[in-house]
Amino acid sequence: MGNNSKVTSFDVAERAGVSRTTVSLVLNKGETPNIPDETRQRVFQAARELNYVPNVTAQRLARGRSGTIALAIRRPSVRRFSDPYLANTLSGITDVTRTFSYRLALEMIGDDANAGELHDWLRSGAVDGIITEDWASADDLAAAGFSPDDPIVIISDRPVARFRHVHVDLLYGQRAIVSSFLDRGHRRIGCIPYAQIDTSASLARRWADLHKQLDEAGIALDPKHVAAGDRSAESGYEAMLRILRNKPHPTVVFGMNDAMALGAMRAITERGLKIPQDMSVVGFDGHELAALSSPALQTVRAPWLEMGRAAATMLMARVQDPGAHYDDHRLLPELTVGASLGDPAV
Amino acid sequence: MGNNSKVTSFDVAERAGVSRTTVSLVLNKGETPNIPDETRQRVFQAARELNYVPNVTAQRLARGRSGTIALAIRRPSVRRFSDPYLANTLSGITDVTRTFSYRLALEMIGDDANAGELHDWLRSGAVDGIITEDWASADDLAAAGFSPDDPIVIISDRPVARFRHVHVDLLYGQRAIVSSFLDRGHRRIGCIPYAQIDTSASLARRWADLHKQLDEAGIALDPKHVAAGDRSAESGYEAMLRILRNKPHPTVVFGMNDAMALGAMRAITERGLKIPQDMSVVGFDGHELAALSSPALQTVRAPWLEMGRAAATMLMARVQDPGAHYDDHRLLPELTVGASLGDPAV
DNA sequence: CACCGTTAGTAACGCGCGTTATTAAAGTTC
DNA sequence: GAACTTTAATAACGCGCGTTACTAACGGTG
Repeated sequence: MGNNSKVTSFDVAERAGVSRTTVSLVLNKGETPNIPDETRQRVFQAARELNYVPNVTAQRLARGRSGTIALAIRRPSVRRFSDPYLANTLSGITDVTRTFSYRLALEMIGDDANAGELHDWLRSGAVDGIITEDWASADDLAAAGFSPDDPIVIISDRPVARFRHVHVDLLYGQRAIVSSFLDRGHRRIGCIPYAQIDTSASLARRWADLHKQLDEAGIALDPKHVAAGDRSAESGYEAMLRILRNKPHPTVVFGMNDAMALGAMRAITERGLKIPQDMSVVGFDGHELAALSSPALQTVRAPWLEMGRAAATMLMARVQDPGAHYDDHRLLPELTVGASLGDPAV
Repeated sequence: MGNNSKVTSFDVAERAGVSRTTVSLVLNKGETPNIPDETRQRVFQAARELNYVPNVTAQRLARGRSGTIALAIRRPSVRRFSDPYLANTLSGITDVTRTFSYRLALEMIGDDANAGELHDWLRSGAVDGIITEDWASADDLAAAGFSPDDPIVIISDRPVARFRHVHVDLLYGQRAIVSSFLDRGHRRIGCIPYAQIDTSASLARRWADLHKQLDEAGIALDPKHVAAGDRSAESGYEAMLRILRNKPHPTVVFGMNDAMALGAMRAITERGLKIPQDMSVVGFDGHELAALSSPALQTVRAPWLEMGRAAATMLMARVQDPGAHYDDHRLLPELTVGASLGDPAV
């Protein structure tokens, strides 16, 4: 159905009885002074009749822009899509690209990916700009050839020197939730961190800062109260079972993401313990379903949607104006109160 | 840092002391017979020294292919990313595109989008193929100019005549979970469907089939036992509260997605009712956290990851060979047993 | 030497479009 | 009616690369 054999601007020109130049001018410039309305209409009509669709690749080559930005996801495995981070970040980004009529390309890179790949990708002209995440340091980017003026925006959990970035202060959020149980007098702290395998700079910093905060409170983490998970609820469940093997039990358990915390809750409940009377649980992430647990999980919600929006907005500003100024953009996670945290059991 | 001023294949040719043609041949063809190894090495070295990165837009234009496929997401709002559908489908697709060194473009189109947009997009050469979802009928696509031979694959909940597609038989899954409580003798059925606003062909069919199945069992749905939600857990909670206002209560509640079912569980528990002794709950979706509720939610898990893989594989086959044959690809959802379903209360 | 196959390489065209510099005709001014 | 401006439109170039058709030199064969 339909004549699909490529219709080019040349065909439109021929049918309208003008040159290809005129077609291009009419279709791209609004109200060019030296083309009378009668001619314009002829071109429009010819284009309509032929069902003309410009070849975007040719447009991109001629214009020198791709009209596309990319999100480079830096995760060890492809199967990491379920957490609220990506879902909301993506939503935020597409919100913005749509208003600019830009397209979004999704690129999965390993967490061991070299920043050089990104740099080459940008230089290849495939994309006009890149949003990326979780680089241990801006030095990696600089070493790969990135200049602070390049169209790249980093989503991070802390300020990134010299480069455009948007950061959410996860340590602030973690301190908030840790304080929430320290302030209630909890001293025997259980913890379900990510397994070492899953080493990201961000997680390492959270882990280090947790120890620092506990130190400041004069508390040492008992190794028997720590068992790692792999991000999944299932792993949280199993980690909690390991922790429960030793007595005395911790009075509170901190799951470093919500899924693991929820898994832990299940393990605790199954053992016949009551939350929060016998043991408290807190999480970290802001999963949609965290509020639905019984009791509701106390956690910290990171503003990923806003992060995505902010990153995309910043990037688009740079893409459209190479000299665009930018300010540090910092967002704060928010404590979500839930009944899963109570006073320490005796 | 580095010399960023565009390095073209011409520059490489000049440095290697050969023609641009030779550079192109060396870089693209493996082992061209008429280029001696010495020359090849000279070209490679020159490219390396100049840090040459080909302009992919020019390559695309010359090759007549974009090296990109698209996922066109057909959802009313951008904020629909949280359900397991998209997360897993995306994972499955990227698994495949990576093995083909293809890129993935993400396109959000409204659920009111015209298929013509997709067709134009394909004709524009921006993408070599499209994966899309949930079209009421293949007629819409045909009317927009799509031919069954075009590189488009539809993800659907039922067979799509004449077009390449991958479908998961959701009705099969729904019948399975509905049977699971009918077989236990439940007769007063509560239901939390999607609000009418959210009309997709798929949901409409599920709703119709539910009635048909209940009819066959000689059961009529009491309107007082039906309250719609908007997909979110929160809305399921509120819908359940409305249902609980009337007596007699249903003996089982079917939440048409897991989030709403989990919300309903919370409402039921808060009212002091026990699940499943006083009331049973079942869901539909296969949310990662469904198994974590207390008791675990009985639900149906759709194989979205496999759907994404299958769709992408089928599309890539067509992209690489225009005459590629294809078979109907059908997957079945799987019943996940949970303790949230028990015998009907008296 | 004339003929021919082989080797090594390139000129030239095409992909489809954006844009600048230029032309040609028509209209205006003194 | 010569000089100048405005109007209407186009030829020609460039974007960077893939590919086909062609050339030129070389070595071998009878």
